[in-house]
Amino acid sequence: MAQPVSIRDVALRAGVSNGTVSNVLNRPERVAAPTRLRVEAAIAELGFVRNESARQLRAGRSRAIAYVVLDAGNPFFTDVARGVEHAAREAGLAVYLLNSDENAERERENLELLHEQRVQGILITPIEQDNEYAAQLQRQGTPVVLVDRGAQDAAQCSVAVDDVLGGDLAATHLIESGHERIAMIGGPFSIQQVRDRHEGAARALARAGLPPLTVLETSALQVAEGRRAGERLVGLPSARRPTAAFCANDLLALGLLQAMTQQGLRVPDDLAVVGYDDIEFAAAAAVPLTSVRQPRELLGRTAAQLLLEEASGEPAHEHRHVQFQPELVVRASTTMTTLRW
Amino acid sequence: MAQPVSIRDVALRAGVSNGTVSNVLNRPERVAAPTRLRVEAAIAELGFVRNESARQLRAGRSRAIAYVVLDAGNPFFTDVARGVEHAAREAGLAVYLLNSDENAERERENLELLHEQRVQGILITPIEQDNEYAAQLQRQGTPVVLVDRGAQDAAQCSVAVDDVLGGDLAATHLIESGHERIAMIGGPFSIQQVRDRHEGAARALARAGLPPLTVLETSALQVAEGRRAGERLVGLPSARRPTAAFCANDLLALGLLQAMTQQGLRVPDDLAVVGYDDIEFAAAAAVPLTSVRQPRELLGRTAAQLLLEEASGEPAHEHRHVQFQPELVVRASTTMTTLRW
DNA sequence: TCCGTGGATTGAAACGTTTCAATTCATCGG
DNA sequence: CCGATGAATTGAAACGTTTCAATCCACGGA
Repeated sequence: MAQPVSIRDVALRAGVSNGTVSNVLNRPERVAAPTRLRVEAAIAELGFVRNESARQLRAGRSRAIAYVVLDAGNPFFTDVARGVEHAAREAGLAVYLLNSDENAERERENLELLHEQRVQGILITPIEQDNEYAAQLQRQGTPVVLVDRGAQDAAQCSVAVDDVLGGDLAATHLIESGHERIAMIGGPFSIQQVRDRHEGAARALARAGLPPLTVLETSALQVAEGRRAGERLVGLPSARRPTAAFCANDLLALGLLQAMTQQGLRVPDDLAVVGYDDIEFAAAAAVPLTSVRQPRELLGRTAAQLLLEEASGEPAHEHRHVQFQPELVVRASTTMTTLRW
Repeated sequence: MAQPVSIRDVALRAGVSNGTVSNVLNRPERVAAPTRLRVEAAIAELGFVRNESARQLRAGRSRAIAYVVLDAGNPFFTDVARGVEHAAREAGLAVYLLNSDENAERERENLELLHEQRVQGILITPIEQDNEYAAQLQRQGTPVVLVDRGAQDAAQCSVAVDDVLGGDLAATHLIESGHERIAMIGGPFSIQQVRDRHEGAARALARAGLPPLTVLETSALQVAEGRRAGERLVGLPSARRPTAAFCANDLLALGLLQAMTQQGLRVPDDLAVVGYDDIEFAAAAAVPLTSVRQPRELLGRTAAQLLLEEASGEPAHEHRHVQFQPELVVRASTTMTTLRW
């Protein structure tokens, strides 16, 4: 195996000093052309590759930001990540993608890892309302931006979509379609998005003078949990069974859809379904899914920009809270077409 | 903001030397209990967090491996990644997840980044058949394991699923269902999986004495491309139009499904569809999708184990090529049920 | 009392880079 | 011909950790 090649080796080979090689690498314009060529040749011949750890150590911080995601299996987050990467690439920074898997302990481990890595900043969609460790990182000088989550205190930037409004939109749509017994499927309620979306839906029902939501709490926001909730729903006596369900995300809605089909119930005739996120697969679902769309890439891009702005160290940085508006996308899962009658 | 805290600061505070603090961190059993407690207290009081760059620099390599993925938007890869993370966590290593986005240039950039980071090893699903840069990394001592891709030469380990067999299974199923004009949708053909799956399907057709596949080449393995292919397919004169389509992955198949629905064609009556990967959304699709299932997590876990084995530096390491068998999962997209007549 | 033993601790070197003050050297104006 | 100028280059320090040979010290055995 080739031995590790350092700047020193390159310098010797090119007959110059350490510093000159470094200058070729970082400020080539300061180096006379013939010297530069000689150094570049030596680099190529030896196959020299910078040691990033050494750079970081010297610089005091890494050339990367990180995005800590709630559930990498949810296409919503991969779309947000695309936006993040886009913004980071423009700034010449790498992005570490870490997955908390809806697990507080893993989230904590991820943050510790990033702290040790001295990343320039962290984007995170936290599990709990407030993440104490993240707040601590922020205080110690590592900027943290909350993604898809409104910050309560003003101590950190945040980029979010108005989830209360989203829940309201979804429920209002169902109410206007004539539904009166409406279920909310989602959980755990420790996740703020779940609470907000529930709050919005509950608000809409109250406004319409309807009975409160039937809440089916799930233990995760995933397809399998949606299926399970569907089975519970089917088990209810039909007189009390809701005629419509609002799911806290599309994964749950897709699982619910599967359960309905399996149990021989029809969507939307027996049960109307609204999802949340409008992931790519929602439109391709068994019954194309009505869903609440969020500007995913924009969310990621904006969050990264906010982070970079804060990380660039402007002393007068003001924490900002950007909020986008969600948008209802109506599809077959809530509209009984004459075709289906 | 808190000033950075180094081992030195902790040592001063605890009234011991640098080395002792390091020992508390790395071999606590060598340190007398009272001393250890004092050091631990100092660490807590100062909020000391190890600087990973310095550790890496000293150690000569990082405590991480990386998984360079073809398309992070494809749930197939997130599932594989789960397996990778699982194995890596057991070994106490972090996993960097990088996305090539089906783009050779980004793939290259990702590998360069990892080279500079001196990661312990790299898992990659490369775009082109052979990745010269990856081979070079391997020669320079950074182990590289190919994921979901059989290595041609014996210079690297690989973990793959028999894609030729998978293609064969899919096509055979269609043939046995009575189809004779069969299309293959997939691309670009620079991706080996696409070629292998095509080869398997072609083999099955030849064996049955049927006319060759109608190939609709796509520029990416994504939903939008599937839709586009569907539109092309519908445009064919119906006498020549295939009655079944085998898609190189589920994303394409889901897009195809959408296009069919939009154009008013029925699946499987007008067109039977087989996908590949059996991602979670395949079962929840408009028409539940027949697909070729791969053991995703197992793939990731095995690949990571192979990598760790090689990275642990056993001199007698033999490159291995593990191959798993795919499995056909039949669903509604290829079976005309009497219900649908 | 002295020596040997071994556990605990120390102190300095080394990892590879960047940075910056110091140095060299050629050139140009006077 | 001298001194000033400034571009090019040098050399050493510093970043924070780990490691390891060296040192210290207490204790038990002779």
